[in-house]
Amino acid sequence: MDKLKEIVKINKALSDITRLRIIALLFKRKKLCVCEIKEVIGLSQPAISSHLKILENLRLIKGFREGKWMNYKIHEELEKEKKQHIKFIISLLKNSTQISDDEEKAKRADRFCLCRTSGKSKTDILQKKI
Amino acid sequence: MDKLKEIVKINKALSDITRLRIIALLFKRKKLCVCEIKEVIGLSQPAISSHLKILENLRLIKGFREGKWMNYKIHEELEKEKKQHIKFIISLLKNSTQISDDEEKAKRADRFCLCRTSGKSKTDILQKKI
DNA sequence: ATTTTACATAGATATATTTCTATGTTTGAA
DNA sequence: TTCAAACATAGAAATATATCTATGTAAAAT
Repeated sequence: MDKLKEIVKINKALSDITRLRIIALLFKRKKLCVCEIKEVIGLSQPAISSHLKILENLRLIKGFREGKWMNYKIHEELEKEKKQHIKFIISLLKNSTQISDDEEKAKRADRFCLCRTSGKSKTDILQKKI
Repeated sequence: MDKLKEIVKINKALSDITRLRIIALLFKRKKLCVCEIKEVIGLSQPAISSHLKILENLRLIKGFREGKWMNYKIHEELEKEKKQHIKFIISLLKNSTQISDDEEKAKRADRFCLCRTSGKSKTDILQKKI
């Protein structure tokens, strides 16, 4: 495939607000499970899984299982150019309040807290601003 | 608007193959009119105009009239981050044969040659590989 | 062994995007 | 002043994208 089409694919992946939020989260937090990401972003679980798959197919992130949890992280063998690209985009997002808010939420999004309960009460807490 | 949404908009603009080809062309050639771009890209004139408008609305490029020709160029007062962004993407496109081919075509795409004739014969020449 | 949890997949729907043809507008030429 | 060239805009059609609900699957808890 021509380089041009490759770049278009990467740019497409990085031109969705949800996927950028996920990338930024994983860049900060090293590892998050689907339910944690779902709670921070506030979309349905299938929507999150769908975005994760798109990013994984492009080898930007990588999933790995830990018991019943599927974790995702920035791909550890990220190609040089892709790493540069992600770092560049992340650097542009420094002043985004949305991204900052997400990071705050992620600090309070713990899988043991989120998943072993009935689920609803804790969820609501995360969606509130502090 | 949050920084995140701004970046998403820029990434969206840069995630279409035609727009990337146009950006790359203007980066090399400094100034091209719509008919020249149309001949290099090989899409309809309205399609080219549409893409140019998208790029212009984001202040990535700027149009200016010269007689009957509308020229477009990379915006001369490009914001710092946008300039960095474009330069970065262009640097990734170094090895694209499509982009190289476009540049070759652009060298042979001259508005006086293209526009003052019946149009068809010269057009065909441009679409051929050398 | 059965149930529950965490996640993936399928299918449907709404929206966005990209292209085309047809037509309007502006400029220069005849 | 009339015509043609260069471009913009409008509208339609095809395709792509993002989301949801419903359901399947794999692992752990009971």
